[in-house]
Amino acid sequence: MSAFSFAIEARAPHAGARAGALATSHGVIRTPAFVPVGTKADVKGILPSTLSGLGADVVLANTYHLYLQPGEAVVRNAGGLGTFMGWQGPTMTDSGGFQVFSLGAAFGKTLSKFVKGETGEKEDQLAVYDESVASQHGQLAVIDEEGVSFTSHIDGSLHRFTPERSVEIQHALGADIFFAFDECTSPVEPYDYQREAMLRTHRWAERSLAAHRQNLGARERQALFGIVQGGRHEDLRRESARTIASLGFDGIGIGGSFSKEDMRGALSAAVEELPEELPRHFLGIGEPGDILEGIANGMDLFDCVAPTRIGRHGSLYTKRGIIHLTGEKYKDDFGPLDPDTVIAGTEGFTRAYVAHLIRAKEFLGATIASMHNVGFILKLVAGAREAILNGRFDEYRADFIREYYG
RNA sequence: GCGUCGGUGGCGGAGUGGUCAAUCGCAACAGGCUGUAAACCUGUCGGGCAUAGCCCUACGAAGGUUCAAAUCCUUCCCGGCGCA
Repeated sequence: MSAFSFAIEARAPHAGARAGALATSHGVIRTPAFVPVGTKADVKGILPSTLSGLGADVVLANTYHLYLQPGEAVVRNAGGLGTFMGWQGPTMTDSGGFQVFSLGAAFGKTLSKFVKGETGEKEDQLAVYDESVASQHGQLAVIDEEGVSFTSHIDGSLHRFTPERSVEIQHALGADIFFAFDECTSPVEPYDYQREAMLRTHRWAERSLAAHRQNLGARERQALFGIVQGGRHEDLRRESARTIASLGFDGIGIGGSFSKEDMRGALSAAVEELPEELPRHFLGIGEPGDILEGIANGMDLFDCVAPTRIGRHGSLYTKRGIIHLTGEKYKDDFGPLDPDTVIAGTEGFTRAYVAHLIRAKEFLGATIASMHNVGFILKLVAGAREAILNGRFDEYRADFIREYYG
């Protein structure tokens, strides 16, 4: 009998927001929850013990990266992802589906999870080609019905993922929750391709589920989430959500690459088709406003690289918006990182000090900034959970947005 | 003192008669980053303006040669090295 279960504890009165608890054999995840991303079995710059202190319940690693390095057998032999990385709580792994996108369609382009502006106007921007990077390799991933062939970004060697192989690797990694192998499409692909890719993702979802059900041991220990795709099209999102929800997954991931404007519609369309009782994970989200938007739409889990990445690069979340620490004005700013938010372990550090460390390329600068940002997002989400339980999520969200973006 | 090599934009360092306001790197400044090929990437970087262009001041200093000089010549100043 699996230790996995999800219980909803409270719902916001006039919104889809909900608070709950997701139980795994390694502990309970309080939802809504932010899941720090530890792609290569580490959240860059932050020790597991620190992460716990910041309030994280769960971390997420990546199948693609761990398969290439050090290889899933090493992680399995270590006793599974959590033991390997010294993290005692629940763990998740992503399937590698996003890499199909980032190493394939988006390879060598100035494009990532999000694009700006109207989708129809993005051709130029998406066509921007980063020669310095792209000249080193060709496109790294090619998709066919069976799976994806790709070359390693590390040594150029050729590899292949199928849904079955992704499941097999994720069984070896042994996370409490893992995702089905999907195809994350580029938002510039036309409707017909979005549909084609979505249907392929559905077929892959069934194959992933079948592969998972064959491994009784893994089935006991691990939960499998299916991923909804469909691009920015609401009809496809609905169809995808209905299909994925009908297959018998333990939870649902909402995937995709959006423009800001498209995210809301695609999300709400999908959510309307989802059953209440399954936990919902909004993959790769996000920025504070996007997370609150997701929570309002009934999302339970979020993961995002932004807090660590932007922190490492010198930016901090504050209650009053994002600040770029390497700016001239912070050289002599001996105030706290965010006067309105106390983050455990960073209390004594000033903006001037961390700005200096970032400029001087000291590791500690990246660590402190990452801690601050991860702590900030965890606090934001914990606050949202608290607000839902107290029946005042709408105010909480409105107050935050006003201060942050105002 | 003699000889020799050299003095270029905040720093390092290309350029050695016109295509040079001057390659490049660093620093600086600004921006970006949303299931991490990311301690990364992009832009600006002498001054001014009506900024895909024009004007001014510039390659140690002062003279000179030339239609034209960061680039050639002379003197001076400064630095490295060698010899006394």
